[in-house]
Amino acid sequence: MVFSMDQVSAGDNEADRSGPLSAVLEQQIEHLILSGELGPGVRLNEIPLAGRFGTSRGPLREALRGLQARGLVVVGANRGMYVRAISPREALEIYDLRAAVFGLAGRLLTDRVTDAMLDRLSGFLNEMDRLAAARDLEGYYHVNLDFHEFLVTSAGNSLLVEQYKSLVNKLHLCRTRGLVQAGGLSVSNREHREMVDGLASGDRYRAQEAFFRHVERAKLRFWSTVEGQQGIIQS
Amino acid sequence: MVFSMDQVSAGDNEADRSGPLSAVLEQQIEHLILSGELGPGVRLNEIPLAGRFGTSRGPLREALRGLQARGLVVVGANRGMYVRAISPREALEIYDLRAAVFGLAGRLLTDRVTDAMLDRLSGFLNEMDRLAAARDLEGYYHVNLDFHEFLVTSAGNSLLVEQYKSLVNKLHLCRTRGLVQAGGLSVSNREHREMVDGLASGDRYRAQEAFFRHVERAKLRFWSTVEGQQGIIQS
DNA sequence: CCGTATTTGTCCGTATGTATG
DNA sequence: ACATACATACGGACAAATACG
Repeated sequence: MVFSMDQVSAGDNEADRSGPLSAVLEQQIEHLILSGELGPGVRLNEIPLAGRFGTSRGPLREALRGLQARGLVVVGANRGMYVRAISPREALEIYDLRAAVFGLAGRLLTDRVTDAMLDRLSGFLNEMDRLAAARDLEGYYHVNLDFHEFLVTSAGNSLLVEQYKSLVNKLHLCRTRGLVQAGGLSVSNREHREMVDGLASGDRYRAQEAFFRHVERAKLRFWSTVEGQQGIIQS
Repeated sequence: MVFSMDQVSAGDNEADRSGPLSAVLEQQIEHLILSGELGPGVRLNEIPLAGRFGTSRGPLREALRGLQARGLVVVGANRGMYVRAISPREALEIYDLRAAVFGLAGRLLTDRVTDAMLDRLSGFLNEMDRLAAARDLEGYYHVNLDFHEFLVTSAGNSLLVEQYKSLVNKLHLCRTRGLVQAGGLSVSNREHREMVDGLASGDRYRAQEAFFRHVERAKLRFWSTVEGQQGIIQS
């Protein structure tokens, strides 16, 4: 008997349908990590953590193993588990992977893009232009997220979506202060226009390259802020 | 308590006391899966499996959660865990991701390639030409693996290596018979030359595209064999 | 449709080794 | 070197869901 069971990805909130408790814990802890409530480097003590969720250590350990395999938690032999802390050097590697995956989204999207999608993308661009002019960092940030999410999910490759989100999540484990500055908004949106223009041109390579370079330039902006903060980076 | 020490079951129990037992189990089971000993779709019963390795269910479940997060095992709620079976459709998605990651390797490699590396790569090419002419499928297969591994590891991005291997592993979970045919060897090696030429040219985009298209063409070859085997593929 | 057996999911108690003070 | 704390792992137990007859 073949099976194509889809995952438990059902709602991620509350005391919902108790699927495997370990899966619920995994999502809860992931949320705690990504929300910053459990910052990078924080030690994850089993007993208090299990008590916090009202479970025993068994399911908790299973959940942490899952997070470990997904790169959000690291373990030291007999030394416990910690929220992964990503160095700026590792962040650069992640940016490169993200650029490649995002570039693939552009390449794939070129062959499936419709006029309706191009209209919607234009809407995103205009909205972001407006917010950038108004210096509304918060608003720009969210529309920017929606814009990227729309692009990635429209590429028609579910594995791509998964990998992209995983890379973005890992990037959040590198603590740097103030990644966005108002000056960068208009620059960023110009890159967005190049991406959409690439899609509209129907040239896969041009679209792929526009998508790739958008992330690559984000990497450079990230690196410049890191250089500004610390004089020397330890590998 | 009749059971004391009976098992050195039909397996390879190294006195490998390295690290958490769950990690050891994870690697062992991964090896069993990738070697085909546990084929796609096989059910993983906890009790017999734990007995096979002489451990309790705890560490075994942790190991399986890790494999689940890495995509080699799927779990149905209260229905047990199975070795993941990848459909041809999913395999296509994986090929696209692999192309993007491999293309990134080419792009990164262009800026770090040395004359010594180019010489070594030429050696690979000549060796594969020789084996292709001799119709030595087995030999070509292994040198081909070394060639790709050398390229990926030389790109200087450890995350890239990890992701690439993960994608290749997942591809092994799609059961198809006879992926390689003698006729494809010379074709494949012509693509390899284009890749190396791209690196030697110093043009990142050319190298990236050569790397990308090499995997893309492998995807097409894979798809044609799948089409040949089954008439129609259900979505 | 119902009863039973198997298996998963979970919890608890405990033993052992290792790291830390 | 000693003692404490903790991670790791074992074994047993039970509830709940599932599969099977």
